[in-house]
Amino acid sequence: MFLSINNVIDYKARTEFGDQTVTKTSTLQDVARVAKVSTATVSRTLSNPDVVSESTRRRVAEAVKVTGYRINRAARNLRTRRAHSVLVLLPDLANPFFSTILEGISRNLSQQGYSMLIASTAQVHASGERLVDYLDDARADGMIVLDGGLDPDVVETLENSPQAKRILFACEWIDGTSFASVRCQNRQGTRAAVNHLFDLGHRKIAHVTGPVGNVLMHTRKDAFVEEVQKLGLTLRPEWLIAGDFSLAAGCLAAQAWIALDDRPTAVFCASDQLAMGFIAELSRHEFSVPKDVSVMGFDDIDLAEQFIPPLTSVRQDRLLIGETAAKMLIARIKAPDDGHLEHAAVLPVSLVTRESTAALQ
Amino acid sequence: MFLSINNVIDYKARTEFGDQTVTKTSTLQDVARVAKVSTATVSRTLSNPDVVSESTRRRVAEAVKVTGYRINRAARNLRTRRAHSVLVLLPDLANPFFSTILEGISRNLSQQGYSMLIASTAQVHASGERLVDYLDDARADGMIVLDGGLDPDVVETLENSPQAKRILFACEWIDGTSFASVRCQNRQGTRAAVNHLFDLGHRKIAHVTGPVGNVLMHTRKDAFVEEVQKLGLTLRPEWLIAGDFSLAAGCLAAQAWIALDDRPTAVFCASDQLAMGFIAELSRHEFSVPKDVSVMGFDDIDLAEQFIPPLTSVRQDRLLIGETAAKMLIARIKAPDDGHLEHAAVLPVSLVTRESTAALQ
DNA sequence: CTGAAAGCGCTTACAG
DNA sequence: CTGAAAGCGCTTACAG
Repeated sequence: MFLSINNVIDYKARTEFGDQTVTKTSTLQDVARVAKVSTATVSRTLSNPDVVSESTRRRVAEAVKVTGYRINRAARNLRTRRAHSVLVLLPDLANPFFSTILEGISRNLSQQGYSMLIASTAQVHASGERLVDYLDDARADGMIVLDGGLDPDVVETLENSPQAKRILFACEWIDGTSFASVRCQNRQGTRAAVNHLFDLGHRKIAHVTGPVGNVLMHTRKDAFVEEVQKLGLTLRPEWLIAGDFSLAAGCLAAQAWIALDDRPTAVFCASDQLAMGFIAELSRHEFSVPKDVSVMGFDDIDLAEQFIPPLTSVRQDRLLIGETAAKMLIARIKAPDDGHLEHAAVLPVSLVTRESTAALQ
Repeated sequence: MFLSINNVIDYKARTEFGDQTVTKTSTLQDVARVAKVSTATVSRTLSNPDVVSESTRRRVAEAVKVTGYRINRAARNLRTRRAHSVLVLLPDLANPFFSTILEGISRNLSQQGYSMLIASTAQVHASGERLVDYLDDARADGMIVLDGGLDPDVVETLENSPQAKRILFACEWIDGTSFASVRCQNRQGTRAAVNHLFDLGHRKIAHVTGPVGNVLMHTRKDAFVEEVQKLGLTLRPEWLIAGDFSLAAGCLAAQAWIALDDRPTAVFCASDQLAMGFIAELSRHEFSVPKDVSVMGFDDIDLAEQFIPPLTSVRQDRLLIGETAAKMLIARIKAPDDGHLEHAAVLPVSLVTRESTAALQ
């Protein structure tokens, strides 16, 4: 039987509207009619071809081609009680830090036949919806949360939900909760940073922190203090400069550094954006990096390499974080009661040495 | 009637599993039973409260609270033949240029009760799916495409689809097609850039272009050539330097500029990333911007302001682009045959003057 | 290996 | 203003 593309359109038009040339999407029914089998058989052929006979498979395949059949996902989702999609929750969509993580999540999800839904904490809040509704109303089967700063009552609702096992935190997490999570080696990264500066001869090292209350801020700050003390270095209170991961905070931190009587010769910033803002502001005040002060960041965002000077940083593999998060979450969605599910993954970081840090003169 | 949160759980448990303390999401049926009305009435009360009586409204509201009812979107989507979601297609998820646009799209969509699905061209391709399937299989009601570089056969499939009206291009577009689109004033922005450099006294102006084949690259390049000629300036062929919007291409372009005998005193780059790469590479070769050459970009990404030197650029309002795209698309989804639908929006740009450009010495 | 039938949870003419 | 009933397009025990 020879079938041109015209047959498809002719077929559809005839089936649904007699002579009118209006097309309508074919359904399983249409395929079944053409293949002369039941809809059950078509469904099986499509989702589990091994259980049907070779000849049935051929006829169904042919009928699918003739009718141009595409499965209706809304129908399948209703019947299987699965949305086949995952919600990724960001604190802020406009923050480029997350784009590579999204790429990793999306890659793994689409490979597994899941779609990726995106929302930001602020927007969900503003729309008056509850986060847990995404799970409760069958819009998403699970959730990857990239925001450790959720409101405590939102967190409580999520924890008490029967869906709690389908929620996974990535990058950030919330202490005292039992959600699954993926994160990087924040402590090890921080230690590597401090030791890198120490090895360059620096003995007065400052730290520009993330925002107060942020779990990464505290983890990195605590690790910083610990390591500096372990190395027997002096740490004056004003060498812990409060920031918030942003470029603007980096600028302010630079002003704080400039104002110090006894200036540290090296600064470890809790993010690359902080480090870039810090360096930018210094250069406006005629200070030069690394000549006057060594500065490094955390994350190794794409731009770090192109920055002037190229930025020394602690590299997080954001693609891997995303892929791991998706993989772990889908495993939980598929087998929520499997006792062997991985519950927390801690991914390696690496020190990337560039020109923004140098040996103490 | 006093109702504590415990009633909710008790209710659910009793209804579905007798004495067992297992919760199950309530359905319209459950609400109807509690409110002692039909499911039709519950449905109406929820979606169109004006048509039911005051007392019914109260009883249903009460029953919703008691049962903890959440609508099942898969069921509603199947019944209404609407996915209540929109697919946003990016060329590349890891590109931070798009994050603010996504923020704008998402804001408007969530306000209108739609979810945002995200995919990248490369991934859809890799997964063996067809783009049009997202529309055909009821996963999405429409599509915002941020990639003007789709394969011609993909474009043809989309154009010939009955769903073509539910596809909208943003930022980029494809010449010769009739898809709706949102874009910025690329020509005006380019003209403003050239005139800015001209007004600073520059007479030898180079242009680093985007990638060959890209519609923005050609639009901006053509506008550049036109304006330069209109101003009566010399334009040597080697002053049109081929790039591709990336940092790396900016570095290469800088090397090309350095190698010229007769170096232009100003360079208009087709993107901020190009300009940043250009400046970074120059500084590695001991050239200083704007002293040795004025450099400017296009887009005004967040980092432009923090760059060293702060970058002069043509500002696109990416939030507005996103919001406009979402608004136009949803209008089309809701009334596909309305003859008065806006078909193309061209949004204003503005010149942002910073320190990377200066008067010719 | 295959089919008849039930049902996922909604919405919406239709009738009253 | 309200209800009974049909049906959106699938999947999946169950029976053969």
